[in-house]
Amino acid sequence: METDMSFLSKSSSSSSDDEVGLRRGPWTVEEDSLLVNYISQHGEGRWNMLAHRAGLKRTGKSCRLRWLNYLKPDVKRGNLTPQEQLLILELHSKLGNRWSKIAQYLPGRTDNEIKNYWRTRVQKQAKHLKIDSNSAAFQHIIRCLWIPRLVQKIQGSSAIPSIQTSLLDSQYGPYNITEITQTPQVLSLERNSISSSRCCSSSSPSSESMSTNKSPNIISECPKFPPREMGDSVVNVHFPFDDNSYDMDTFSPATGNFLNNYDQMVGGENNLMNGDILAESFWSMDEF
DNA sequence: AAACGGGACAACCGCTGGAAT
DNA sequence: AATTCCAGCGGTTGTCCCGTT
Repeated sequence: METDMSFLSKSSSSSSDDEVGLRRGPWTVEEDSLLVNYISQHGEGRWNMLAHRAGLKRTGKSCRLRWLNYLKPDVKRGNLTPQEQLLILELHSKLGNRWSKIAQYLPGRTDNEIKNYWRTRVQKQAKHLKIDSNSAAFQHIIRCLWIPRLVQKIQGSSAIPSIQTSLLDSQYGPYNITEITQTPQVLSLERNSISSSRCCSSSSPSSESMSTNKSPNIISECPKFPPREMGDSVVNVHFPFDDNSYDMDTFSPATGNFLNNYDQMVGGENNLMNGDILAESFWSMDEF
């Protein structure tokens, strides 16, 4: 019979952790082994008690995190594939920063990993471009530059999972990912037509709308993509903006920056930028 | 070779909702 | 009904690694 119930106390602060001799910081191989062995025998859950009984001088919280994000057998390691990146961008446009929700659609990937990807890769691009990553402008860039680029990369790969195949069959544009809130891991793709009138409209998702699943599909909003020849299987390297709408006055070749307020540039149909230059600036920073 | 800086990722913290008592 | 505790979430910080100077 367990008499020492002190381990059941609520997660303590860092200072009190130290007081009771709880370890913090990186996990050692021995600790990992203790945790894995205990869970293999007794299962997971009741983390505070588990930590105590496994002989770990860690909080239950720490044990849970270590298990879920690192030690659990089905955790996938390694870089996110372009397919996974595409899915994250799409899902984030619909779900916002609900990382655990997004992670449900990427088997083997953790919310922490997705969150880190967003912060280190996606937000980095926003920072480089001096745009708020939650702004409609940046959403537009994701829609019209990043995602097409990912699709291009996927098209160039030999192994294409089913979802990607569907995207490719569609030449990217005519499909929406729908019903994502109901059926994690089973995404349905449905055909819908691209309406050019929706492009660059005020319906671009704002930071507020990003938190709902009612925001417009980011793919179908993108102007001039897929490639101008819809039937052509060759991906057009040009990025999405209408040649007739380029506004060189807004771009400074010397600095690589756009001179005016970016929101204004992409916010209205009369305020489009030079997409090729932006694309070059954008992708030169990319790790693809 | 050493110092420095930035990127990537692991881990922690604070908070919240819900279940259990 | 009130309290306590747990699990989970999202934001933030810490640490390691690697490239550059």
